Amino acid sequence: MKSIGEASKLSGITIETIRYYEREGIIPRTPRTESGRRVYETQAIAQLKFIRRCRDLGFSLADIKALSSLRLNEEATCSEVQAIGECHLETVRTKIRDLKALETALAQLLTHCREGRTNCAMLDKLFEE
Amino acid sequence: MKSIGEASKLSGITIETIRYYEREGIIPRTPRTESGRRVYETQAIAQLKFIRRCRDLGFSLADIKALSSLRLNEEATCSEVQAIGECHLETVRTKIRDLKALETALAQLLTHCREGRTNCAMLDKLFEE
DNA sequence: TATGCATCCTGTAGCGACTACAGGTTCAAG
DNA sequence: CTTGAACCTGTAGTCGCTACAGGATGCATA
Repeated sequence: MKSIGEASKLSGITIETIRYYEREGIIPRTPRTESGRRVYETQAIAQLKFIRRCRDLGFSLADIKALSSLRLNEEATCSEVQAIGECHLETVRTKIRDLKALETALAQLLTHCREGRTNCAMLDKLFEE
Repeated sequence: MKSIGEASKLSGITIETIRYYEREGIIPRTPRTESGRRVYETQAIAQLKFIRRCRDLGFSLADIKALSSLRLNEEATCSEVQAIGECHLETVRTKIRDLKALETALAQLLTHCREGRTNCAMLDKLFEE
C-alpha cells in the first residue's frame, strides 16, 4: 500500500505521468483513500515498472495498452506479442537507417563548412539551384 | 509569381504546412493579391526549398530560423552555421546510439519470443522481478 | 493546539511540428 | 450562370508528456 510518490520512485515514472496514464486509461483507475489519495498495491507498481520498461524500449502507449491486455487475456498467444514486437523492431531499424543517411549528409555538409571559407559553403549548398 | 499550390509542389511542403510556417514566423508574411490570396516569388520558393532541405536533415524549426537569419546577416560567420550543424550532428549521433541499444534489447527479447513457448517469454521478461 | 511544510488532489494549458477539419470566398472553364 | 477546384481564416486534434494554478490533506514540531 504505497502513495503515488512512492510508486513514482519505485517505478521511475514521474507522479504527473502516472496520473496522466490513469487519465488516458493506460492503467485502470487507481483506488483512493477516504480523503481521495491514490493507493498503489504491489501489483499496480509491477504494472508501472512494466510500462516503464516498454517505454524504454520505445513502444508507444497504444502498443503498451495492447501488450498489457494480452498479458491478462488467457487466450492470447505469444505470436500476437511477437507481432507487435517485430513491427516495432522494424520501425526502430528504419529510424536507424534514416538517421544514418542523415548523419552522412550532415557530416558531408559540415566538411565544406570546416574549410573556413568566408561564405558559408553549407548554407550555399542548402540554398543552391 | 506562383500560388500557394504551385509553391507547395515546387518545394515539396504541403499547403497547410506553408501556412503554418507563415503563422509561426518561420517565413515572413507572404504578400497577397487584392482578393487575399498568397503570392510567391522565386526567392520565396527558394526559401521554402531551403527549409525543406533543412527539415530533411532533421533541423528544428528554431535552428532553421537561426540559419535563415544567418544567411541574411552580412556579419554572420560560417562558424556560427557550423556550430548549429555540429550540435545537430551530435544529437543525431546520440539518437543513433540510443536506437541501436534499443534495437539490440528488442531483438534479444524477441529471440525468446520466437522459441514458441506457450507463455510468452517476452512479456514474462518485461514483468519479472 | 497551532503552525508550517511536504505531499497530494483536479483541471487546464503548453511543447514541437504538423494535420485536419469547418465554414466561407474566389477564380476559371464550359 | 453554374460548377468545381483552389484558396482563405480560425480552431482543434495528434503524441507523450510537463508545468502550472489553486486548493486540500497529512504529519512533525513548537
